Amino acid sequence: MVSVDCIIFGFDQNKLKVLIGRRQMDPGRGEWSLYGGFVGADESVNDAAARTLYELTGMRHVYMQQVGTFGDVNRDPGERVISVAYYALINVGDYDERLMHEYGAEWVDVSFIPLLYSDHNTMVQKAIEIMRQKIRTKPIGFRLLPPLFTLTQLQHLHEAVQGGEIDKRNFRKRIKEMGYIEKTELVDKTHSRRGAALYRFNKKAYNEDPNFKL
Amino acid sequence: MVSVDCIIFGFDQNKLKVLIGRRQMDPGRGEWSLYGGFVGADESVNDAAARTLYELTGMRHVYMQQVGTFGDVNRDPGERVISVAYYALINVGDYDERLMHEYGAEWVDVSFIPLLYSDHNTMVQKAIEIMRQKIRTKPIGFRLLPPLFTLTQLQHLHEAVQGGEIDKRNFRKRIKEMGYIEKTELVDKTHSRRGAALYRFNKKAYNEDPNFKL
DNA sequence: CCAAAAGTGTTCCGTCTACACCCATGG
DNA sequence: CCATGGGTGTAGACGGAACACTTTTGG
Repeated sequence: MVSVDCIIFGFDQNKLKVLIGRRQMDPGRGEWSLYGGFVGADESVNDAAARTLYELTGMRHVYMQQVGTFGDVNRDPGERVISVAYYALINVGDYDERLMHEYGAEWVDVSFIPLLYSDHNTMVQKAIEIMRQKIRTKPIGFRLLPPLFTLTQLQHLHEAVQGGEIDKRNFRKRIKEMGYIEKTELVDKTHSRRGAALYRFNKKAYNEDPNFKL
Repeated sequence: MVSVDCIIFGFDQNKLKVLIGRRQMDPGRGEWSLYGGFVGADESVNDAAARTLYELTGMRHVYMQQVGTFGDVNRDPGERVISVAYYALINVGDYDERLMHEYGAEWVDVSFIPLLYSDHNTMVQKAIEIMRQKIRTKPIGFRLLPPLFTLTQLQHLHEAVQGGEIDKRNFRKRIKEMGYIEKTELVDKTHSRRGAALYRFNKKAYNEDPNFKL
């Protein structure tokens, strides 16, 4: 038996969060748990992860990466299951609240993760580590933000992921060097009187000269 | 069905090499292939990888790390198999030549890897990438060398892994800053008339102050 | 007019890079 | 005595970190 488990990251209230829920089956019914599912006979493991995420969130074409495979004999209290963990990055704004309530899913701050079923805490820790490394050198953070975002939002995101404050001027200097983070004419006035310029990540431009460093 | 496949790295003739062999079963009999095996019902996936490596090389307690899980439905021409790839770092001097011949194993330069069975080329490429990243910041390179080694050997190892030359003086300067790479009184005279000091990696000292950067 | 967030450059320091010559020895 | 690989320091360039004030505008 092979399963997949999803560590779904979101960014909300300037905090990095993970989506967890109460386990709906025995053993471990009612415990906090990641969302997972079994790999079907006719789907790839990657597809199984994408499908599991889709069933929970209704979202497709989400950025997902393998975290690792967890294969201890007794990791699952029930039968023997080998599980492949994936992390996913989603924009919380795209996530249908209805579905969220239907499954009883909840966002929890990565700094305060409760005890989870089986070895799920290990999976989450490893996912955070891997994602934290990757976000420094690959433009994946944008997946956690709306298509248009302010530099302050982007900075808060990186602060939340890395833990620790970032100097605003140094941060913006680095952004400016990355031509594919494009300033738009639009202004966001929801967070300040003055308003902040909205930026956009230009994937095409990035691919022509893929350097990212924050 | 879950299997493991091993990307076994060795360092020989100043080249980074991988151990491959001719596949002994159908389908694909006779093709170049990584060494692998199935995961038993009563062993963890990690243990299965260690066992597979042991069966081939007779070596235990070898450094092994997961590379990733390969789960496409049709990746294996025979039945459906999900495979977890691991890389291993061994000192070629510890490897029993008899066993090597028994299995028909061969070391091939990572720059000239032939076409391998199934998706094994992908696995090897990914393993190289991951290992290359890791060796820059974690003291894993020593696993590819004898317990006592010269700085020239260590430098050639890093050159082989990273591809490209390294300045000798800068390299040695960095080594000096890492107190846990200890000079011994012993001298290796097999590679030069003058003789080169032999060094040793002190794991205990490293753990007390684990910084590594090359 | 003031609170609250947005926006903007320069200096300093530490790190990395480039670079060339003497040493010890066996044959 | 010479060929071969072992061993050593310095100066300049570059990149990262520290740091404070002005701008805009809704209420």
